[in-house]
Amino acid sequence: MTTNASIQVLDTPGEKPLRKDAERNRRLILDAARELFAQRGLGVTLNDIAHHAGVGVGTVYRRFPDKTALIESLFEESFQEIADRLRAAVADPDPWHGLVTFLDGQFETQARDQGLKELITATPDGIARVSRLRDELLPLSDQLVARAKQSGMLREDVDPTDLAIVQIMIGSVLDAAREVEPEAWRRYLAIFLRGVSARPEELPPLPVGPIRNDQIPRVMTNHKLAARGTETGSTSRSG
Amino acid sequence: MTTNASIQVLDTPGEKPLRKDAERNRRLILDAARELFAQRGLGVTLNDIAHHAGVGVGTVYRRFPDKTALIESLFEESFQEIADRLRAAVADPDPWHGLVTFLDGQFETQARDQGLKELITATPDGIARVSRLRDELLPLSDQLVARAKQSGMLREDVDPTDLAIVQIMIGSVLDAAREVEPEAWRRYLAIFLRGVSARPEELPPLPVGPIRNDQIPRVMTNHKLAARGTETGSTSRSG
DNA sequence: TCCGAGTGGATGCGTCGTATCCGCTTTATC
DNA sequence: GATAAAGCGGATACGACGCATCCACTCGGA
Repeated sequence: MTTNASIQVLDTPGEKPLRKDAERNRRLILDAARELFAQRGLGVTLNDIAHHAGVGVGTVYRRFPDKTALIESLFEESFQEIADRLRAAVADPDPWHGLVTFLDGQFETQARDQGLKELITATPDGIARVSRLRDELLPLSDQLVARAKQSGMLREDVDPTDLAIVQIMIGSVLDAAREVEPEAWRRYLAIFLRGVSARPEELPPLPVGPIRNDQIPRVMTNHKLAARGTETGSTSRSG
Repeated sequence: MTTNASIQVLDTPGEKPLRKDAERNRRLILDAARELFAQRGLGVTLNDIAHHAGVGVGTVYRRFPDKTALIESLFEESFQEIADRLRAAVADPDPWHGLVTFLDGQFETQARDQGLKELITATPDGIARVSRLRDELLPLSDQLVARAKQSGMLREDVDPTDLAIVQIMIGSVLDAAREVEPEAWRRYLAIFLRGVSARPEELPPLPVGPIRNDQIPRVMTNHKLAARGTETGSTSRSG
């Protein structure tokens, strides 16, 4: 049967043959969304995305019922990457190295993709898939931690949930320092690793220097951007 | 010039004798504001505050030109506390103990007062006084760090700015875990301290256990609350 | 050529927070 | 107790912002 047989549209289960221009626009939208989510986080509006894709808002809504749908279809892949990275870490012959590599990769990804970072550390509203996946990964991180302890490099008092919390901690640094010193998170991850290592003296020196004194105000101000309801300003009425 | 030149602190203006009921209301507003800011952060609206104080919004605006003014007049005192705590830490005969005590007190305060936490870690818009005070404190934290290094308990690669960043990191944990495990921050502060200590083996064990596995989702969801623009939901129009 | 799938973006709707306005109440004073 | 001014309250305007729709149109494909 040589039916249409075209390459099935990425996500869609081969139901509807999309018109040529429609398919092209769908791609444009997906690309624009990926880029904007990565750059500015999940807060971007569908209007932003439409405009950036060079299409009208209506076109976006025609394809995706709402932002959630768009997000879900976009990040499926990214989550697979994370799962893969975690599996690789568990399989690493050197458990400590596996752990460190996992965290490193994790934050490199989060540094690159703001939207993904938000999905990982913030579990926006309804996105069920995210929490489901997290549940799926928990047993793996249990293993990762257990193996690292066994190797004697990780302290006994460390818990797998600490790996979740460290994502919040380092994630916040990442956000705050993003524009000033995008690599700063490495320093604080290293400090954390020292703090959980049973043999900190064997660890390499801190990979990056401290944030410069005069940049602290900017870091703090940027941090604000991630805080909600902190606005103190006025709306400036007429006149 | 020797014009009156009184102290002009917002709280005690030697200018206008406020009418009895007005003065009482001013107090009510200040009290309500203090409480709400502490509980829910700087995001509370002046309407909230007015209502909570049992007065009308108009009354609030009559006394305070805008939210910023209210905030500034409220937190003056809190900032003095912080400065005092830092000075005490620098004066501590045991520099490491001083450092630890300072951080501990710092986060205990932040745990208690959400609004203050936001002021410290987020520098909202215009509040000049905040950044001015931070500049004032920086030299002190330089000393704090220098002395701790000298004592041999703090690693040489630690920088005073790391004390600012740790506030962001621990602050984010504090926020995320506030409702689930309000003391969790102590654990992560302890890990951080191990990471910067030259003799981690001399430190006490982690003060609190890990966050329970099944609470992680809630922690993550709460963390969301502090994130801006993460909303994915709909506005649900008429049906 | 023709027609329906596809388009775009102006627009309606909802929400939220700030700040004002003005008829009414309370206080201070005589 | 009378009276003016200070003070009050809260409904409401105003602006912003984001979501989602609607509909006159364009364009792809048979």
